[in-house]
Amino acid sequence: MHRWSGLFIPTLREAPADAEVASHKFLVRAGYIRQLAAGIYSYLFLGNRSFNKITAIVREEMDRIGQELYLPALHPRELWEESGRYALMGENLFRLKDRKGTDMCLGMTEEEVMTSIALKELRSYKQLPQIWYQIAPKFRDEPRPRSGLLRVRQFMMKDAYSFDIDAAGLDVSYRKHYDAYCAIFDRCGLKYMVVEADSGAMGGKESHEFMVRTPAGEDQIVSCDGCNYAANLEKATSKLEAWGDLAPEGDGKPLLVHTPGQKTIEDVAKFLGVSPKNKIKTLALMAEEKDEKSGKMKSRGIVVLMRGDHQLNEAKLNGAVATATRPMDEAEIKALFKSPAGYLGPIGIEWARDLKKDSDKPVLLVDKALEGRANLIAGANKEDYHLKNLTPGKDFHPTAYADLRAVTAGEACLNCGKPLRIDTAVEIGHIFKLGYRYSESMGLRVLDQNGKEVMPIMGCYGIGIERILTAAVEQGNDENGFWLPAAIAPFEVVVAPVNVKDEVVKSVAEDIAKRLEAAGFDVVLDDRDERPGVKFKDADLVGIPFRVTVGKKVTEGTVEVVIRSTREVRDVTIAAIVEHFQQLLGRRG
RNA sequence: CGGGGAGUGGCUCAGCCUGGUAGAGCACCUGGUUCGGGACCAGGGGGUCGGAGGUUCAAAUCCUCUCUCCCCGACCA
Repeated sequence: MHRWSGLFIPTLREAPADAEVASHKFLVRAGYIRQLAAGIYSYLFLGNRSFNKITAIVREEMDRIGQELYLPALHPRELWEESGRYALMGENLFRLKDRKGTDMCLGMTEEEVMTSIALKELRSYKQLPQIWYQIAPKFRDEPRPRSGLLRVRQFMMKDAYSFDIDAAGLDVSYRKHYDAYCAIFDRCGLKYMVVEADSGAMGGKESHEFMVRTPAGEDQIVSCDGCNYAANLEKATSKLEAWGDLAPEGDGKPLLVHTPGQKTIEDVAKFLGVSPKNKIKTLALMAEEKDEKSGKMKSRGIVVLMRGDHQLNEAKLNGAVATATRPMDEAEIKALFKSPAGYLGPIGIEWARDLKKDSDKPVLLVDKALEGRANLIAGANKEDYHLKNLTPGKDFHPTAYADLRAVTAGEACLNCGKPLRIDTAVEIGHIFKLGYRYSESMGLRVLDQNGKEVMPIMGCYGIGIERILTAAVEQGNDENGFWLPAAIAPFEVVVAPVNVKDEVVKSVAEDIAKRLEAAGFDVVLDDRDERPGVKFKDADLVGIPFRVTVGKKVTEGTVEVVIRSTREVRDVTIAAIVEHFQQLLGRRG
């Protein structure tokens, strides 16, 4: 039996000064974790115990659909060169040299290793499908680790990879993971939601994220209370309300208007007596991209037009141009537009006709909300002047139209028209149809029924183990501490004798703890010679969902059972304590 | 990488501006009194003040450099 007096549970009265979010404060105070360096944490007794319960659940559910492997974290550089990611990953990849000077790195994900095994071993369609997973540490040199366990540089991940003969097979593997993840998070007692996720630059591939709503999260999710629509903000769309175009003025050709000192959208709209919805917002950006032929880095202007009241969604933009962008500096703006910021517009510049072709010319991306609009107002590329009567496609020719608009809360759902909400959330799992990316780059092939070489299609699937714990703490805490769902708590029940010097109290507590343990409950007996207040405070702090208080009422044959989450207290007879918990936890001994 | 903040016993912090050789609360150890929501009394242990260099008779305090950590941003399979 676990006796608190002999355990290492270093609880703190005060949270460390550098902790901001609830889960960070409480996990440190409760003695679950200690920090070693930025984004690197040690798990102490309680933390590890909870951790083990989570991994056991993950393992059990994953074993239903796949096979567990264990792969090295230390990788040779060559492996990552093969997939092309050694350069791509940049500084997020931990790099080191061995004693011979050979370049190595620490795995931040294991597509390469898994694929290398597959390509060496898989020969025939008869060996497919395969689902391989592991629960193993991952290393990422994050630019900014933060929020305790929420974003760290070393963490435990359940990562799984599927190999199928065709897209229909991948659909099945994907679905299996979707269902397994739901089972895992259900069992962990999390209130989560599944959202459509950004499928990245390639597009067309399915991806879902499993999210837990919490203000501590780093992701924004858009969801609809009216239907089941839910998506990451990076991916979300909404229905636009119709907005009337202005009537053409004069002969309908672009018309120069004097707008002295009017630089912002709001100022110009007010000055001209129109709505920002009839205005074009011009965003000047630069993309640093690699020239296909010379291999040198070169920058290219990316100009984005949005409706005046809309905001750019950077993830969508990055997807559209398949590269990262940054705002143009003053000199770059001057060079392209020949005008100071505040009066920028699309007229008078030769735009690339195609994203791939004309790579020497700047790109003009126009948000879909402007497609089909007419007689808009934009900057004239001349200080103190704007242009009226601008119609996309007629007065200027976009390189491409794209959905670039950030959804804002309250906009109508595309499916059902009800207003959308936006919440912050933490991502606890992500499933992704990889397609042929690694099969292709690393040369994975098997023979099909006709003896012909085909590329297997892959999927990858990840769960952040510590994020399950973090999300659970964020989901259930108050000023005194937190409570975990019984399935992932370090102990299910703490038995707290109010005074261990009272022999009757002490022996009843011992007896109850023993009987609960014998019935299969995970119990810790707080046998410390401490005042009751200390024991109650600690019990409330450390995440154990149930407490049995053994005190004065033993003389009447009862003890108290306290439910941490609701603070509900109930007198239970000593004799019936095991049955009581069997009912509470829905379990038969 | 840009901006901001912080490093002083295990934890939370004061002292720094105005240099004079380190303090409080909690935690810990011993003894006693207590015992249903972080007790009280008495005694005690523990700190090269993140590091290096400089100024000075004298540096936690002033100056320079550096390391680390936190927050915002950029970034983020």
